Amino acid sequence: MATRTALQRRREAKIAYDAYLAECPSRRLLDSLSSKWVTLVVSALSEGDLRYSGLSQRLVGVSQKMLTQTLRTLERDGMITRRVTAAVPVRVDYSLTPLGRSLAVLVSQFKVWAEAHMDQVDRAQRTYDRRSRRLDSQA
Amino acid sequence: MATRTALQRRREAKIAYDAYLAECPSRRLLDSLSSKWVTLVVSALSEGDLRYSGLSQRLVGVSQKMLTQTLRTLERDGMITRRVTAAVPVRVDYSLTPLGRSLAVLVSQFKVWAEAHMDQVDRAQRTYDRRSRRLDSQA
DNA sequence: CCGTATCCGAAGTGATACTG
DNA sequence: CAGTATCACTTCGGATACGG
Repeated sequence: MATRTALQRRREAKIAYDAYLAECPSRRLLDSLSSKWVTLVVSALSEGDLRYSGLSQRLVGVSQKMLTQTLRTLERDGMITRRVTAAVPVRVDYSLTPLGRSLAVLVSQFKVWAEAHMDQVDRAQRTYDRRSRRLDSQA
Repeated sequence: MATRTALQRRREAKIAYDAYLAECPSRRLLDSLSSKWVTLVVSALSEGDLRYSGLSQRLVGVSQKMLTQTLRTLERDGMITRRVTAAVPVRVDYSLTPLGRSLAVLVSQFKVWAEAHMDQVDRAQRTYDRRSRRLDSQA
């Protein structure tokens, strides 16, 4: 049964890969950070603490669900702290931990790089798309 | 029709948000980079040019589909160049452009940061999970 | 060797309704 | 105010088969 063994081999490769992933620090962290809103939350908080409502105003377009999910993950990873003030109505403040602030440095570096190179990327994309269309019309 | 107008308002908000995204350089770039394999390809190529087969060996666990997709996106963004050598069988070499190399610097910075702080994140997660379990058992 | 095309299950995302 | 729970929808990613 060649089919079975081929499948089997891939399964094993995948398991080995997952184990490798679990042990690779940068990949695990990268996976957390690659989530759409993480960097936005971090850079929003790097300018000062914010309440839940403040964050949802600042991050235009975020849904309640994703904001909460992002905040929980960041809290679990030790990037932010969540402080509840018992009152009516309740008040919750979020702020960066030292770890979160050191991440914020990276994020802001990335922003600087992105803004500096965006035009190059734009040009590259236009060139690429023009060539693709030309090749298409030949076919 | 209150339902209709509420929905309408959200639609408009989403459109406005999308427009905002399209104009925000760092977000657009971040979205490309957050893809699972981009950073791995970049850091693999930063150590030297590679052929398609070389990349697929180095990036354990990547499927043909995702590797090709990632390479096309990176090529379109001007991060890598694709050089085809007509022969039998065909040979394709990938290498970083100057733009890609400047990105590779960021990626490697990130790797350094991740490896340096991974243990902190681990501890934070364990603490968080312990507390969550305690609160669960109270309920 | 280096892909493209297609199908399908899994995961991500958002809208909505409800709670302390 | 600051969430939780649920469901529908979309997108992603892998497996497979085929082409230059």
